[in-house]
Amino acid sequence: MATGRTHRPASRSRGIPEATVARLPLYLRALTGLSERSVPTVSSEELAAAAGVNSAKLRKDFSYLGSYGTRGVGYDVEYLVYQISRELGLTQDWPVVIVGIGNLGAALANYGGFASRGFRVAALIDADPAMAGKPVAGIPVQHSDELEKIVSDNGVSIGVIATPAGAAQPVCDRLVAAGVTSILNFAPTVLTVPDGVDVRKVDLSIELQILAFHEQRKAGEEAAAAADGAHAAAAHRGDSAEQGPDGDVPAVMPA
Amino acid sequence: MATGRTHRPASRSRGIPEATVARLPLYLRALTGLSERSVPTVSSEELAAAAGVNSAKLRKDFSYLGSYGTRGVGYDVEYLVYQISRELGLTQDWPVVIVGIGNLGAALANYGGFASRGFRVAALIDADPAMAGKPVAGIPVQHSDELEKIVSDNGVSIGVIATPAGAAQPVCDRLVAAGVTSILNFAPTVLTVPDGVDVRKVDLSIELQILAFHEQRKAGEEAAAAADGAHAAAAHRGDSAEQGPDGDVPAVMPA
DNA sequence: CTTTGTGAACTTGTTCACAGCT
DNA sequence: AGCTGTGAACAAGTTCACAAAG
Repeated sequence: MATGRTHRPASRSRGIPEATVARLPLYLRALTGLSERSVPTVSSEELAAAAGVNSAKLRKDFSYLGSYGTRGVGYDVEYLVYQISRELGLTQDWPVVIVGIGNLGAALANYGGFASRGFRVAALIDADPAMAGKPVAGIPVQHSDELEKIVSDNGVSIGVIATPAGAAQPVCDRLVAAGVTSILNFAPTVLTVPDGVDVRKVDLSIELQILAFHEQRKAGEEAAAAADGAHAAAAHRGDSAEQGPDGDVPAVMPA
Repeated sequence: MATGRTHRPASRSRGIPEATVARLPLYLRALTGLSERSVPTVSSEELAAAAGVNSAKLRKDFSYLGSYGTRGVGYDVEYLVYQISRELGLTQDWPVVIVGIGNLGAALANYGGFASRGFRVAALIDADPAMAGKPVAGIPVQHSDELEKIVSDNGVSIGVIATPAGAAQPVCDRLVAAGVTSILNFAPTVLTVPDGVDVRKVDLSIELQILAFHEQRKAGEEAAAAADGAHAAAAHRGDSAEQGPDGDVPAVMPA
């Protein structure tokens, strides 16, 4: 069971805090933009603004990677891109399988940013025999019977689950048994995996519920500021306005 | 600019820590499952296992909501479902607009879990005139020209952005100007919003990069354990195996 | 005797502020 | 002079462990 264990944090990996790791992709994206515009160097202040964090945090984050900046000048864009890419393991190729080619699976398969940065869709897998052979995003869908073979033949270590909730755990078990050690789960279920396997989840309804909570609080605050003496205290302003919650970071894709 | 400000944490809302808020939807989902199976009461231990967290954390989380349990017995499932729903603001109806009806937007529109819990897709909006009128998930797509009217007519306060990266900021600006105060962003861009507007992001490529980092570390650890000679015993075991990173929580949808 | 609810210890993450390079 | 890199202060989040309640 994933939960019962004493469980070490999965955090600091080579001394790099998990919170920092979660921000590196953000910095990398901002840097890639600068690189494309041929900007040679950037200060912590500028880069932080582009990534939507504050500069002290960014400098602290970079300090875990080493001293890649030049005092009085800033950071060399190309060099930083390389260092962060290497740190994230993007200098190598990661074959990925997507299981569950419904609306979402197809959207993921079509997501361009996939191929661009180290990841390659090695196979699309679906349980529906009618889907087999049909190309999605130029890749023919394969039947789930082939799952184990596909994973081992391609040396896949990252699997994306985009199946309905009910199928997620069985699919997960098969992926793990076949050798996958990192899973990105889009199904609304808590997956149970053995130690040593990483699971990250992306959950639309949870995100919406968190927004609803804050939305409700905003409304309540307005009411409290106006109306009689219910509960809830003084309407302190200056609430949100930072990307996501501070701690962690999910992942994206355009339409 | 969202970043430059001194910026208060967006955290504790009515004294409920952000980390707790992010877990409430998880508890709610587990409880809904129990409710459907007509389980009357549940202990912190059982519920925690179902939600994939540890029981002390769960009890602490619930303590912020009040004392809804019975010592020696556990929690009343129905009562807890109600309390958490209310806390999250799910007892009211939240009209949502989805902007950008590509592969992903369509997947989101088709996501069932949407309607089930307080959320209702009020409109689908796309910039492509060819899409206008075409029904997706039974809802006719409307052209972006109508965005402002749709938002104000329906009292929409939550917007979902599923456009390509380039369109995200302009769409965001228009949504906010029209009255939206919570945004769920699927585009791979940092959005800049005024104070008082919440943004959460869901970013596939960031999630994959975080997985790649840990994946690489696993490989490196094996190599280190094997040193230069034979590959044998693993270094320290007991790494990952908890859902997502600890701090934060994204959202879901099946295919 | 079982299980909650919670102060207190501890861990992780963020921000400050300034010494140290260039 | 300007900007990085970082120790030290602070804040948030997690876990422990046990008293209080049923």
